[in-house]
Amino acid sequence: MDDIDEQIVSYLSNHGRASFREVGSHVGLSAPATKRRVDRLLDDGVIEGFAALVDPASIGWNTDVFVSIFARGNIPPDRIRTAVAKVPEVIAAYTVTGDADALLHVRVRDTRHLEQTLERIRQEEFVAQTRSLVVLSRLVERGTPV
Amino acid sequence: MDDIDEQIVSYLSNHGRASFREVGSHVGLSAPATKRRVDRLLDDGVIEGFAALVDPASIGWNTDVFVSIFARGNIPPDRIRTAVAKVPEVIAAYTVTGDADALLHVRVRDTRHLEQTLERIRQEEFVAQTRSLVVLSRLVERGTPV
DNA sequence: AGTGAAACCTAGAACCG
DNA sequence: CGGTTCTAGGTTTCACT
Repeated sequence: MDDIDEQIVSYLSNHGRASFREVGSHVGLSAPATKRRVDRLLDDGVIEGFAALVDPASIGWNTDVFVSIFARGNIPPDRIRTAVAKVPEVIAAYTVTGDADALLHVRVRDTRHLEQTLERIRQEEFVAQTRSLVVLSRLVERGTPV
Repeated sequence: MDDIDEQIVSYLSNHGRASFREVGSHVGLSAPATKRRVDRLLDDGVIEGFAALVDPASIGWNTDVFVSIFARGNIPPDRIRTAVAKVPEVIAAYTVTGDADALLHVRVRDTRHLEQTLERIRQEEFVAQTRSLVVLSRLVERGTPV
């Protein structure tokens, strides 16, 4: 993981479909050399994959909610992970400091869909209480600054 | 935005570097037809771009924090947007219901870097108070379910 | 809207400094 | 590590349906 790797990662974070030649020209390497580095970065897990960035609203997913989870007793993080991984509407989940045990980022189509999703989350035995913060507007969303 | 478009978007969310031929074979279209649809989806803003998904920890960004912003008086969301857009460590920002006015997702290298970033955020005149929730572990992180 | 063909460019492997 | 070369395959435009 040297300086060139960082430049490659940075460039590919913003131009995920750029050709190796294009990436290489930005970091001063030939296309094959760039590809070898990208393959290694993928192998090492630095680059986890490639994705199209989709505007959720334009495909009908209009409601974002942050749900704080208050758990019964001491719950191992992996237990929470496996539980929320089964709910596709949970697009991110974290264990956090503070009064709550976990914070879920939930993305749903509408409030009816939110109700169903919250119901499903609350059915997990370890969930004692939930508190929802509805997102009014998404101001910024981007990747790690690198 | 028909059924095939949804399939294309769904496939590209998980295989951002797949060839048009490969995408087309999954949705029953030729490569040129697939490319035209993807170009249109980009034009229409449904697909905002393509990105490499980077594991932040492997490049030294080890600390995630959620920062609640309590604003002085009534602040228009755009004012908050322009303010936080200038801080690269803010990887996401939302206006939310509840007691806080905005919720920021901050990603930094370490706690020292966090201190600097919080200082910078607090310097905005409209920020009356902040409350930080430090992420202990990232359990799940993925895109819109589509 | 769609397909198929042609020109051009890229990917991926082999080989060499 | 890096570059160069080569072949297979992808991208993109065009004519046509």
